Amino acid sequence: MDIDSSSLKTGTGSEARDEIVRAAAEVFMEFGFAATSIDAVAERLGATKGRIYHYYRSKAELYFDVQIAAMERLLREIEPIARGEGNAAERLEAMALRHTTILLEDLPIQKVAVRGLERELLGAVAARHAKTLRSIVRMRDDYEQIFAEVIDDGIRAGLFADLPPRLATKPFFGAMNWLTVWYAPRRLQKPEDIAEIARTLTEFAMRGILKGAQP
Amino acid sequence: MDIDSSSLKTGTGSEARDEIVRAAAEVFMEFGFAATSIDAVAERLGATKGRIYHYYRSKAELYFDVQIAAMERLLREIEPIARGEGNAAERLEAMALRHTTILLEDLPIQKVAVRGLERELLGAVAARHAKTLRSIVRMRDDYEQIFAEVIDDGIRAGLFADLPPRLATKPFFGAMNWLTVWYAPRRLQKPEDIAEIARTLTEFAMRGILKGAQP
DNA sequence: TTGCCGACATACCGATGAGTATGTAACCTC
DNA sequence: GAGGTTACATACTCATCGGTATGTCGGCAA
Repeated sequence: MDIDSSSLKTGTGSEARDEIVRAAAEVFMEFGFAATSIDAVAERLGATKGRIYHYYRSKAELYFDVQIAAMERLLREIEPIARGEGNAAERLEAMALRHTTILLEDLPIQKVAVRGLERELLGAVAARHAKTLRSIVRMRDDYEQIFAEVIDDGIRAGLFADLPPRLATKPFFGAMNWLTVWYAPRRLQKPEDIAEIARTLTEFAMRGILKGAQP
Repeated sequence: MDIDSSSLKTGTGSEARDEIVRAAAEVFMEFGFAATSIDAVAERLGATKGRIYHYYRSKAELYFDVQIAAMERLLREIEPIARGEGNAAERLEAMALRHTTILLEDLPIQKVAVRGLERELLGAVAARHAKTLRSIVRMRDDYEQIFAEVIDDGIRAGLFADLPPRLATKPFFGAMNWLTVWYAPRRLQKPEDIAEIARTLTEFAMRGILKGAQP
């Protein structure tokens, strides 16, 4: 009867759903979940509600799909680096650089994901979407865990400042993810500008966690 | 006829307004501006809409008052430190420690302020509240400027890593302000826990900006 | 004591927007 | 080429919520 009861992009309408997700991400990024109307998303698509509700059963489901798309990309790109070669500091730096670059490149989707599951959702529609919700929270936890493990490696190797790994992860992400708050892409953004921002944030985060050389 | 056309807490009803602001901050923190209903704020107060609309003319005005309360406290406490004694590194560290501590102590109000003027507002009610809006943006800029100047001092004194000051400010705030995303106060939160978090974040941010000793 | 006013509560209105029901044109299949 | 299905658009319903209009009650001044 319908496309797919889950939010997975299986088969039918996969590219149509992708286009909807991208448009939705732009509007969600701009106004947040609550203040975004489905009509507004449809207008950005040059279409009407009908198109969206043909592929998604609710606004929440669409929102979840944005989050999933974001987390899938991050996990897919960062995990191999974490499991790759190099010592903890080298791997962590490569992960951070890739992470910030993805945020900057894929801003709408990533910004929505970084903002996170706004509390309004957890309380409101938690029951109906409990399974999807858990899987998203799971992905976020997994992602943080990847960083936490590398950081833990580095601490035990004596490379990083001696902090509780879980707590050290927070400002590390903070230094990077904060860009979703202050960064506004300019028309004619040059790729090297993005690269410079990514490099600066990565260096800051790495200095924050590396063991100081002053004895 | 009415209390005060501006959002200033002048004279009449000052403490009543304060109580409303605190309750509003809690609900805004939880649900964001758009998803927060005035009825919900009233319920948290154990009152009805009537009480709120007696002191505030709109939901936006109430929201602005939360932001103003937050920025006033930050400016009031941090500026003296910036203008105090000590070299740039010492002053910046004291500022950061105070900043994070205030965020943790005053979480609801500060979290709303850190989240910032959500874009939905700027577009929607910008015209009616243009003056208030400008003054809030002004306070935020001033606050960031205080940090930027100390950071600039430190860079020129050769204490800090050689970065564009405006760009260096971003991850510095990021490492600290990110706590508003991940930190959830626990029942029976001990003051020393707050102090440890504040110290850890401050140390991270300072290491991030201090010139590395490795030649 | 009377009359006014501040401090709310209650009752109501109108707009917005999520979700649904229904139409409909193209396309695919046999 | 008839019947079904996909991919939408259109039209409508209904609940929520911001804001307002009005009522009420206690205190305070004359």
